[in-house]
Amino acid sequence: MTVDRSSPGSRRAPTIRDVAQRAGVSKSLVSMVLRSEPGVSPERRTAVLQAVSQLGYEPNRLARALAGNGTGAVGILINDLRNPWYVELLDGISTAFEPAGVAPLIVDSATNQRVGRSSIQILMRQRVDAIIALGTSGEEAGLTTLSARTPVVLAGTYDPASIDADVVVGDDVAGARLATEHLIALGHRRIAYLRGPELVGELREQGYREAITDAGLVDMIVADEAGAMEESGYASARRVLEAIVRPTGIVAYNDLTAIGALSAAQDLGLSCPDDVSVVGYDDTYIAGIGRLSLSSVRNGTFDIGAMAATFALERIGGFDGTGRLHRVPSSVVARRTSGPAPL
Amino acid sequence: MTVDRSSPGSRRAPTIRDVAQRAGVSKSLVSMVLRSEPGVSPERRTAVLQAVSQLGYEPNRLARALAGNGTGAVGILINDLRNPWYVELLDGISTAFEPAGVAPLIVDSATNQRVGRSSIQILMRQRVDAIIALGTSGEEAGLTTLSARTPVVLAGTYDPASIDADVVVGDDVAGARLATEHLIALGHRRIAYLRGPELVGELREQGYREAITDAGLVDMIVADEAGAMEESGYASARRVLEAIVRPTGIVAYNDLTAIGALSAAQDLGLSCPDDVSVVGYDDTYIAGIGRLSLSSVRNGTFDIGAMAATFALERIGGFDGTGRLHRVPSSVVARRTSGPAPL
DNA sequence: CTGTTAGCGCTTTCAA
DNA sequence: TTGAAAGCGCTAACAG
Repeated sequence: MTVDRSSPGSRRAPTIRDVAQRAGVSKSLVSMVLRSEPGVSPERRTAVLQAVSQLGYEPNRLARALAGNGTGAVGILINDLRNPWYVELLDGISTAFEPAGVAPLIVDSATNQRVGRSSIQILMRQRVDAIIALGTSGEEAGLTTLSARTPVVLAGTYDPASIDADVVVGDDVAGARLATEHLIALGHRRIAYLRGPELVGELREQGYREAITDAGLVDMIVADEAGAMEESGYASARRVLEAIVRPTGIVAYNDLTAIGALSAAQDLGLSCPDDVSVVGYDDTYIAGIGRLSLSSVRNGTFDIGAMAATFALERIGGFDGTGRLHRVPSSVVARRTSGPAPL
Repeated sequence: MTVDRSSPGSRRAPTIRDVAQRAGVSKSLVSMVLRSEPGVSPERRTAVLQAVSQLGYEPNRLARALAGNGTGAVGILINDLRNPWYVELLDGISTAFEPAGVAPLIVDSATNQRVGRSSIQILMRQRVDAIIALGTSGEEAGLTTLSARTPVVLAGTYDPASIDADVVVGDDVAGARLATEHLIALGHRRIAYLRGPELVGELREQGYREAITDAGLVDMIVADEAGAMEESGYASARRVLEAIVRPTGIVAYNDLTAIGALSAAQDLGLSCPDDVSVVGYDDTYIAGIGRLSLSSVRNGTFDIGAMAATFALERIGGFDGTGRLHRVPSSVVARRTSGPAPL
């Protein structure tokens, strides 16, 4: 007595064989229909399709992948879910993946490292077809060796060790420059930069320096190491604001460090924006929180995600050119943490 | 001429066959060693292990899964990555999964629904061994039918339609009660509750009502529908704060609605906590942001995640009992948004 | 204790 | 056009 797999209610998931049997054709014919290959008679095609829907058949991606066709999943390597920047980036990615039927599999690097695991390994074990690394994960080394086997796309960060990968970033130099110019236009002359990690941090610093120099404020430059999180931003802002010559404006590496700077100002009895103006970076949803209302640099985050996904898709599709670089423009969003310089 | 798969540098990933060949044993012997089955001589075992490490062999989970042993991945269904509550929950989950070698695959329901896809289907296509649904995803219907085939664990939400699933939650009644009592202890007598969605919202309301009643404040009860996000919290808080009899204390459904309430108070020219105290729920990292410093209810979020993961693991391991319910205790974290009632 | 054999569900030659 | 057969990498049942 064999198990009945032909009725929808049966326990076992229907296989391609069940479909074939029900449609009165062979396995491979079904396969061809499913992959919409040409050369199948219309009658048989509809017969198959009908059987598929009657059975509620779902092709088993595992088997498909094993037979050599990829898993239809792309790994998304995030370094810390806490950074709200990712939310919108993921939105962009998902949107671009949707028509292709590719599923994003998110893995959080910070959490995994805490439990002593390699996110990249997790993703490879799942046999993802490509990996999109978001921001700086601290697992770059793994990516370098990986990129030979699996397409890698870097989003919002640069290739730290000449990985052969596509790169999608915001225009960090221009964005930081805009933020700084925004403050300069408001009359600020002492402006500090809270520097973030990696090349992105440096590029933003460069934009900041350019704006400062162009405005003839050269010797007012203060750049302090501020990391990428709230706590480090707080510490850095405190140092800067307690200096002999206190800046009236702060350009922060990202929104989180900016939030930290806000707290630091508050703790020092400085009001914002009356005593000190703060501009963040990335324009995450946190910046928009009414109570915070943080001025920030809009980064085209959604577009970065979408473009990264597109690159990944192309690589999966077989594109084999050299690593590409795509840069998305930035703009400033003025909210309530930036105002005219105090007299 | 066949491809050389025995040297580490070769393009193709080594298979169990390569290992067997190199160790001079049979495929199945290797398989046994890898799954640490008993009954293998020590010499052969070490030989196999050596070959494995020399080749850098990684078992192909796809093949393993196809052969009937699960994918070693469990799907994490999140309804909106924007809610910081998930961050810590995921931390708890990952921690519990680590020793078992199980990988969490995160899927964001909000994003998928936006692009018209079912998160559950994505997860099932990946053939996850179990699904942990976090909070209220709006995809409950799918879970109901699913739970017959794949273990489902609900975390931070209750079974809306008698799904046969394990459930892990915070003690919502007690938590809301604590929050309300915290305000009462501070002298507040007019306290409003910003109600959230679903059963969780109701349970928190219940805790709130109990505390109010116990304190003999019965007719001061104001419960307003406030959703789960900042915007809806803002709208709700405005309604409540513009009423003839303005409350001096607000218990919010979660931190996000509380943040919205903070903004509403601010926009109405009310200072917090001098004019109105606000208590959030979940004690997410957002509550801890210095500028916000939101009093909140700590929910044992990490523990909820860990327990949910444990349940999932047990189900995967074959546990087949009826749906279990685990409740994690709550406590209040007083920060700067709650203070003595105004005179 | 060890090796052989037969699938898991799918794709992919290759004949018919 | 269609169908049969081989095989992806692994596990499991069985015989040596």
